[in-house]
Amino acid sequence: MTTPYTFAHNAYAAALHESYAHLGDGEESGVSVNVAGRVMLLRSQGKLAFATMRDSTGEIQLFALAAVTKDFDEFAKLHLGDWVGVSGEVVRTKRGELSVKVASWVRLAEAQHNFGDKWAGISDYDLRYRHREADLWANPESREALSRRSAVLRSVRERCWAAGFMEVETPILNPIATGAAARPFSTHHNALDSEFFLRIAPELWLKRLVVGGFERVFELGRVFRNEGVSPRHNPEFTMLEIYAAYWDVNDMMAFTEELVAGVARDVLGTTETTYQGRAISFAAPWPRRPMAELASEALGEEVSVHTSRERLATIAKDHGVDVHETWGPGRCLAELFEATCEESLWNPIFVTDYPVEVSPLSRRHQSDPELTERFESYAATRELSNGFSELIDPIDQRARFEEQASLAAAGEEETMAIDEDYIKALEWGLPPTAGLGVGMDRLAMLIADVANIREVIAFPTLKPLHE
RNA sequence: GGGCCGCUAGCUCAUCGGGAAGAGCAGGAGACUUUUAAUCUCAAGGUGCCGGGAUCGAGACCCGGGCGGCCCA
Repeated sequence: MTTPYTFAHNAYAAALHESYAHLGDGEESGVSVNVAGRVMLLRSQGKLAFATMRDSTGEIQLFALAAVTKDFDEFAKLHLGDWVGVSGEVVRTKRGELSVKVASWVRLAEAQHNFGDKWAGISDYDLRYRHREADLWANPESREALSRRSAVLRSVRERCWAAGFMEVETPILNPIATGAAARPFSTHHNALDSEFFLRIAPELWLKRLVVGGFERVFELGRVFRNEGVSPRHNPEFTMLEIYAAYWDVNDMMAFTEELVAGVARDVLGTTETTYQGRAISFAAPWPRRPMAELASEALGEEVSVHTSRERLATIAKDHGVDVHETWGPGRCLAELFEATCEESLWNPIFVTDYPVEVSPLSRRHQSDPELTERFESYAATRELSNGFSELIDPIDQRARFEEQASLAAAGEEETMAIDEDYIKALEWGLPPTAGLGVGMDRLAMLIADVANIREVIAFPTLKPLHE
């Protein structure tokens, strides 16, 4: 069966409901429209047939009559899921349902598979994620989650642009994977006969652009980490990174809280919402608390990066942390913080003053060289963003990379690889700069109120099925 | 990677102390001039995820594998 190549579509469901709200029961508008969409429900009743059609904006009823509708018998035999284009008058039925009274219609595409149970939809996770196209038609919540993700990305872009940041793109294929401590994916370039790694972070490239004179840049793009899959981790995910010359960590915290609160306002219309049934407020300002202070409170014992490594390791072990030999006091403190505090961080908060040991790209704290001017923000018990005053000293940067290299040599799995080109870039001079990274999937989860990262990813990574 | 749970018709789910599987919806045929998950009648629909094993007999029990969910690392 041949189907049309185009359809002269001129009306949408949602707009019709709005424009014809005044139409009384049984009243006819005298206006003919062309609508198109998918048949979701069909109630055929002898010489009458009612279909519920859905387009990208909503649903509208199609009202067909044997006496009026061309090819009525065929219309009554449409399958659920078929795409149709319909011309007809806008009317409201006696029972009060706004409808398009079908004068003529065409089937634009046939659905050869069904879209799940018409009441229960599709609930099998495997089927939902492997055939998201069916899931999106069957389950309104799935559409809503992806729509909100899109709205979040739009809001973030607009807010970055409005603040004077330029959107840039940096390489995904890299000879070394650095800028974060994570295992990369590797691939091979045939013509260059070289191994490449998919980026784990765009960070170092972006700072090189600042060295090059672009004072405010951001990138919103995919990064790849070759790690486990969980309700909060997808191997590829979307990260916002932004860099601002002349800013420090405090400026960046102010920007971060306003960005996230602004996204909530743009997408939800409010900063006061709920996540998984519990109230959460994104309103700025967010509290700013040094990591050591939070850990001390949780422990009921004063700890800091200056507490002896032995003491910190002992307490960490008491809290179930698998302490490695290679860890110094900074790493022990950070792990201890995660083990004891994370779970209680519900409303957004900035955790500040991270140890140098766990922050190889951050500038040292002006009041304590063992700490850095770095923060991570937490919301709903999870890390949401990471930012700091950038380390601009090439000599210190080299020493930090070398520290990482020696950890790697000692068997530590997740360390940051040295990047000579980046050090050279710093030698050309990076002005005082602050940077920020925000996991967009995590932010989308909060805004869409979903518990699984896959709900905000159109096509999440799945294990291929083998025959 | 470890633990627990799930996998039965196209979809959503039942069934049982081991005795060769059942409903609703979808799909097929028919009835019906205002339906709203329309309703009614009829017929059809299954490698019970895959592979082994114990048993006279397994979708149910045991072992291995696959995919997924949740928790942990």
